[in-house]
Amino acid sequence: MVTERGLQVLRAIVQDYVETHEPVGSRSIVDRHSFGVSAATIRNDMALLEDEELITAPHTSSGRVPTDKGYRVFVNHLAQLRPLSSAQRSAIESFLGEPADLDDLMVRTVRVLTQLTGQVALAQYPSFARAHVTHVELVALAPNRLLIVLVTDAGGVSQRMAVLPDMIDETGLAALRARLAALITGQAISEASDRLQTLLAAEESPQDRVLRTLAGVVIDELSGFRQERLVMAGAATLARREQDFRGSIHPLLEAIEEQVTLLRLMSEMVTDEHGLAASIGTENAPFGLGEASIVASNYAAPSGTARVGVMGPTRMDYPSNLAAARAVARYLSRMLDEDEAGR
Amino acid sequence: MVTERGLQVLRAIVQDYVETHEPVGSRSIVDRHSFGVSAATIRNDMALLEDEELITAPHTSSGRVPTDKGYRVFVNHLAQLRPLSSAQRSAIESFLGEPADLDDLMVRTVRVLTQLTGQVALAQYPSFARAHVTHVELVALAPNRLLIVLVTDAGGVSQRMAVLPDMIDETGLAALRARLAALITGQAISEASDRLQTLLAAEESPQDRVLRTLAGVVIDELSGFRQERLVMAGAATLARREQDFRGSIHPLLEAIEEQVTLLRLMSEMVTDEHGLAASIGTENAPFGLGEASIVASNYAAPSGTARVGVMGPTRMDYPSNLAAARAVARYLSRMLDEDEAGR
DNA sequence: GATTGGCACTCTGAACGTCCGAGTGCCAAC
DNA sequence: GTTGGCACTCGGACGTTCAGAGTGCCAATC
Repeated sequence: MVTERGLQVLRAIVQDYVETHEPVGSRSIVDRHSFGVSAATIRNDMALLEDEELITAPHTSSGRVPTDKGYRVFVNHLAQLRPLSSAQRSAIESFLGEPADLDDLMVRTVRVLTQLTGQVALAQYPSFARAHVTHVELVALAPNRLLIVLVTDAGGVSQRMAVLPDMIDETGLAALRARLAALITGQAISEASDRLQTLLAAEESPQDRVLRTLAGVVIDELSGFRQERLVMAGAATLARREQDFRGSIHPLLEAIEEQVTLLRLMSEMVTDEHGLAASIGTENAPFGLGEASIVASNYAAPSGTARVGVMGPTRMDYPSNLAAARAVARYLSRMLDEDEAGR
Repeated sequence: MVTERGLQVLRAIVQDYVETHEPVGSRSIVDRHSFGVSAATIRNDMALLEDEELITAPHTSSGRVPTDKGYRVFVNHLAQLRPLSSAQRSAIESFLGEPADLDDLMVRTVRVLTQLTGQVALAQYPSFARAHVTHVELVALAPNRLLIVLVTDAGGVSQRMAVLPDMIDETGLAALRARLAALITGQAISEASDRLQTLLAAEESPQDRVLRTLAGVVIDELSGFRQERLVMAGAATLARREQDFRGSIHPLLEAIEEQVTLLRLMSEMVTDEHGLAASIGTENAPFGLGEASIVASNYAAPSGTARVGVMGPTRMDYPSNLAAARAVARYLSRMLDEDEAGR
């Protein structure tokens, strides 16, 4: 059975290993932390920790390194987030500044987070899944070309081009706009999409050709809203950490480029009661990221919660990264809330 | 003076070195290429090439490696682009398929290019600098919130939110729309921006407050069009090439994330008479990319030419990469032309 | 029973020497 | 101008040695 002091030893090992990047021995622990016991005693504790598979020795006689399980115990029971310095807080504040729009806000968010942590920063967009269509606008670019602009109450705007099968004049356009608006304005994304599907499935009448073409494009456009999106920054920081990833950062870069993997991973993380989550090392193996850890914090958007966090080596500074993610998430929530209130 | 055969030896060295990634010796040249002379003769030629600083020996007695200058001579005088295989051509064709819009087309372009070359692919957006504003649309989101949609004849669409100082009703909106449209529709981006600036500089009258607010936002939006943009793919391929970059791919990843550096670099490259360009190794040092090479090909967009290309290690397969960039550029030109014609 | 100092043992990594092969430069001969 | 021959150089692989760090275990101690 691991004792209370044993857990403190685990904490010391995690802290020192993250800091020095070298296996930590019993001697260096008594030197750096004031346990008030001898190295031999620490060795006994370490033997127990090893039995519990919380730490492991890379070689027969070298210091110990935390296992993924050890990091997990550390994060769940031992880590206490250190509040950010006031300099860091004001950095967040000034960085997030006065964003031009949602995209801008998200980009600034990941930039400040990568700056604070030195890791790759990730942020889910506020979910549009429960958003409602507030406006539909059709802009005639040519007699048979329309630009369809959709706006949602979650701050999302999307536009797409549609090539019509027939020419259309100004009055036809107005009629079309009115029909489309009547159909989907005020509807939830999913409901709007369903209604258009119904329209498409209905009996075809010749004069509906234009509307039907349009419906197809709008359905496609709506599906863009339903998709979760991710914004990232700091991929370049990975290059400095090559050796942390058993040689190759390829899976990480791949995931960053793919986006969809990371999106799923972030969605599936389980948060604690404070809205914080960590996914450690092999826990990410199903996603091909068995050597990486991700920590994230929920933030509140008007349309629901989403997450912001960082990805880095398993051997990362969890307390700092969690604290940074939480702080940025709070600012982000506040800004989205202000934005909502001002609408 | 380097002889004709000397140049052929340089070609052989570049080819073999790119293929094997190992310094090439006189012996292996006579083995792999049928020069019809002995290794000793090749050695003499190599000594001359070394005098000209076209090749260099990493160690006193190892094979030779091309210098950046050697690659330059190779690209300018010795490289003959191999046409793509029909499989590759059809890959481009099917990949580029039926793009939904300009963004989609650009993304597909870089994806196919990274697929063909295994390198990081880059593409400049068609320049909007000479584009004209074709449509302005104002969508009322709330009494004091407008969405401003701008469309250009180069396929670019942009939207932005404006918060007005006063409430505005439907008739006021129509008037505003008409005034704005009269001011900038049909104008070149730069001219439109100038006109709005003039408006802002003019004497303020109270009822113009809304228009002036709007003008500020539109100017900002127009400046987004004037900025060149870049789209990229294949950053993950860099991880496989770590050792090619003297240890760190950090500058490359940094540049990819920065975008602006690469944009300048691509803009400043000098193309040959076929619209092809290469920037090799130390030639990129001012941009912090002294160990990378970039090859690019012009493509024709309705609003002018822009470039598409790849970035990789100095030791890259120039003929293949140039051929791939050229092929993709041609398809891209064709698609943009068709799109234009159909408008 | 927990803790401690002592000690034998293990393993890594750096330093060093050796050796082989690849490749060169040079030269005399063709 | 080309060639074969030859001495020379250097890098990398390999094996050996050695010191240092750290462990596990044990008997002694609190």
